[in-house]
Amino acid sequence: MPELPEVETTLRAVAPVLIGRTIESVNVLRPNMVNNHPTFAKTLKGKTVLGMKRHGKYMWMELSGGLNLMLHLRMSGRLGLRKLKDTPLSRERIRFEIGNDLVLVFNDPRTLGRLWIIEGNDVYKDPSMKALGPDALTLTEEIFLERLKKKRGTLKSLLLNQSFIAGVGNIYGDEACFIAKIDPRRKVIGLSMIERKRLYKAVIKTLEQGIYNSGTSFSDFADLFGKPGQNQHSLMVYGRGKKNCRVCNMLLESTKIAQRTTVWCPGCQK
DNA sequence: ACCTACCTGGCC
DNA sequence: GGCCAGGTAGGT
Repeated sequence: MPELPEVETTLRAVAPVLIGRTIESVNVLRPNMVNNHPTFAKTLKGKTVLGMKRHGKYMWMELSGGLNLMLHLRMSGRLGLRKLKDTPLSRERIRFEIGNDLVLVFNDPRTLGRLWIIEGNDVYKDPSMKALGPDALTLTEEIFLERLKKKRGTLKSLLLNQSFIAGVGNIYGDEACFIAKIDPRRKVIGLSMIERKRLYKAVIKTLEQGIYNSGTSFSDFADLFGKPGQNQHSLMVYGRGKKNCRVCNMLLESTKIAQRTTVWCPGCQK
């Protein structure tokens, strides 16, 4: 589930809690979700969280000792804050004891989420970080247009490509195309300058709205304390295939693009 | 530009 | 039982 708005929502909630705290112990319940198990837990023990950052859908803790702990929620991961005495939730995969009886929990039904340690101060030397395009939220129109000029292929595929811009996924990609009034099946090369500028504004607007609504919650996403986001109520096309368009009432169409279900309105999007 | 694998769980 | 799901990586 988590795309940029959900990761940002998570980060805004968790950063103030974590910064300044020390990781007292780490319990890895799913070894395949971390790198270098079993030294992972040992390396983190006793490290203090100095800061937290995000780029696209990746977030990380800057730790004392010149380490960074990267977190990627992938499809169904989320963070939770629990008390030591609370009964563990059924899908807790990694637990961090952070003092004052508090436990930071990485909860992930599908276990596709990943946590890994990067040594040194530069997280961008990491292969997956190195491959990322600019963060979609802080992207200027000038840079967006410049990067778009060099690309070809199908619009929806490009929006999903994290090396183009980082942070857009299947939900916000479809929503951005709707807001821009552009058919997601279009070839990038055929987009007019007016459409390109509309697309830029639509991407930013869609992501900002997602953050404003504390993310989109279908089944898994929730904030630190289990409260779901509200953006699912504002979606125009995602998850609405064969339903009526909220603007023109035509039936929404859907197909697969880049192996992902894509929904659009044949009336509103040209 | 495809395809598959990684996993679990909900829904039909 | 089969299909679907917010993502990424690795292969051809």
